[in-house]
Amino acid sequence: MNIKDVAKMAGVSISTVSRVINNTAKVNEDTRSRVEKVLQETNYRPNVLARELQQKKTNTIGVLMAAGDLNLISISETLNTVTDVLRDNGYNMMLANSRFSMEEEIDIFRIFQEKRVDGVLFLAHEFKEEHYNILKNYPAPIVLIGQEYKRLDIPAAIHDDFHAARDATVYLIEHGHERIGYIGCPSHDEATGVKRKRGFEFALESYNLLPDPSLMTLGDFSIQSGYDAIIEMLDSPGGMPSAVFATTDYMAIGAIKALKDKGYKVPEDVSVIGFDDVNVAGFTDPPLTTIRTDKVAVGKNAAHHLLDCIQSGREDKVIYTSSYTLIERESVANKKA
Amino acid sequence: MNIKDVAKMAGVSISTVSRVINNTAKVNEDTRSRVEKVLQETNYRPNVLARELQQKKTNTIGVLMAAGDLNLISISETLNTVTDVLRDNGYNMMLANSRFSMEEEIDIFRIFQEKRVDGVLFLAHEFKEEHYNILKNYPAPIVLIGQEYKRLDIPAAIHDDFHAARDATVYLIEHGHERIGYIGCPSHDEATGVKRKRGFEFALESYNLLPDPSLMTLGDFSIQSGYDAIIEMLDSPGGMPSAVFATTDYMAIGAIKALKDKGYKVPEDVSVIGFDDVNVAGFTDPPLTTIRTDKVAVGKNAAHHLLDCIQSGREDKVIYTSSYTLIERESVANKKA
DNA sequence: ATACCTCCTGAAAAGCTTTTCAAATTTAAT
DNA sequence: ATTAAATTTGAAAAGCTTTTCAGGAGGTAT
Repeated sequence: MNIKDVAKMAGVSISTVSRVINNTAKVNEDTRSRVEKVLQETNYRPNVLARELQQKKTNTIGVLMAAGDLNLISISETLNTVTDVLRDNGYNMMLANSRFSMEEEIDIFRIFQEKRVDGVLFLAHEFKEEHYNILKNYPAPIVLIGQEYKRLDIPAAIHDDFHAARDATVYLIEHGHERIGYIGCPSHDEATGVKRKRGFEFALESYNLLPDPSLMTLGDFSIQSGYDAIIEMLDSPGGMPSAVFATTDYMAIGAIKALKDKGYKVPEDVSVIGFDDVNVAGFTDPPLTTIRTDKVAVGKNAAHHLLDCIQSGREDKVIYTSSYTLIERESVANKKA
Repeated sequence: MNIKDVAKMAGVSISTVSRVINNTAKVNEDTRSRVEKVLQETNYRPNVLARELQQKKTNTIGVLMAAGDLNLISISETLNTVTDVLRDNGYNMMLANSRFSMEEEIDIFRIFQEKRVDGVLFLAHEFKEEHYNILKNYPAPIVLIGQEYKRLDIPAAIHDDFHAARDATVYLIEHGHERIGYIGCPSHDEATGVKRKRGFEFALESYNLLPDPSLMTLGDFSIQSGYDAIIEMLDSPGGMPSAVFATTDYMAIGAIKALKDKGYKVPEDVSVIGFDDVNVAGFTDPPLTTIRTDKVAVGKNAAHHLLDCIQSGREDKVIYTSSYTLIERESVANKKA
């Protein structure tokens, strides 16, 4: 069943059928209703492939995530928002996950291009040389989520990692903590990981404090890595810190478990602050003090900007930075009181 | 840049170019290398839309989730597995989330059909009359994930909800618990929710125990709803239960928090068992005893079966039921000891 | 020398739309 | 009644592939 069949059944030309389907030009009320009747009866669905081929537009956005466990990077909210914005504007979403594999990533970009996706949303993990070439030459607009890529000035919607990390650290310092442990997350180039670290260090410097290298650990987003980080700190020559900044809530949860296992009370002995405000953060024991990032805003900014680029034909190199809030719960003790 | 341009540049016909691109017939070594050179130089990418239009095959699978917060239903692992299987077999994935809206769902099925998706993976929440019509007439194979739909005998990959719930309950009973609270999840038709409930009730009956209606609560997957369920049980005329079966780990986490807030020790005063084995389950306080479901198996079964249906042209009505394991941690006390 | 094969290549059709352009018809205006 | 304008419709092109079919070139066997 194609448009030709419908045309024949309605006794009109295919142009006319096309016109009533897409409401793209005036057609006589009589013929219109006749065509619509056939449309109904046959339950005809236009072949979108042919349309897209003709119009050189697919109304599809490719979303490429470089992520492992989707739960751990708390991307769900952003992704949901993106889906909503796209759908509200008549766009579909083609989702792919590279699982950190460079070959996969190249392949996915190739497929997006072959499928003639109208634009790409890219949740990058790390930028390598191959990315430079791909992104530079990609024939459709791209918007980054969560990371920026200064080398190519690609538009992005990101969190204010530097200031958020700084504020989290200042919060600890203002609560009387001076010896502070750090659990970092993977960092490359100008990635979130290094921004958070700089924010942490900046805060320390502002208060004339020196980071203890034996307290600077690195996690991989997993809960276990937060646990392991604490175990590592156990060996610090200066002893355990009085507070720990985990750059991810899940790592904070791992850290809290490790602290308890090793006989430390949280927050009495060691305070912990997280980052993200995942949905369990309010239900841990103790409830986790953390930075709440505005994941909805990031999703909205990214999706809207991409659609703008597509519709306007211009590619404005904008970086949208979303706000954050420090959520005070009970995992940080006030040593000044 | 299209195949015609490449043909002109290489001094051959488009048929020949097509042949070297797809390696679909013998072509002289000389001409082949000549074409390949042009292919390289121009970085030509075939327009897949045209190909798909021609071949009546899109190599794309539509994945429709009826879900709210993706984190809460712990679908990430299954989704990742599905992605992998599809990619390994040369298929792409078009993802959509209906957010429980019936209109959205109808719309998404329409779009999948218009986009000529080769098959559909459907993570349904609830089946309504509209589903019956859509699913009955859908022109491509569909495989359900997580739910079965007996009315139409659609193939599905599911968890063994009944037996898992029964075993969880038996575990509690065997540990000396007789007064057991239940935190259910939304249930319709033959949904997971009712299966788990039946498993729970079946176990009770087997031991000649009667479920206390004032201890049968209903959650909505959210952590808070697990919390609220415990608050509800506080009013039970028979007093608090000695154990609670939460049909979702996240609800279990909410329940544990509520119990602690109300002064109950877990597991000394009240034991809690969960369902899912989410990634924080091993890091809660106390670590959560729960049912680990095989999410990878479900993803694999569903994806493989769908591809089988597509490739064979047959639509076998198979129900794949995946295994589960009871993970013993520390949230259940043994009252018999 | 003829017939027959194999190998390789190109022309053209098919897949299904949308859109442009021109023609036909109707309506309005003078 | 005639011309101009507006309305409605259809034919055909364009969008880009893949695939079928047929033909030409070269080789081999009889």
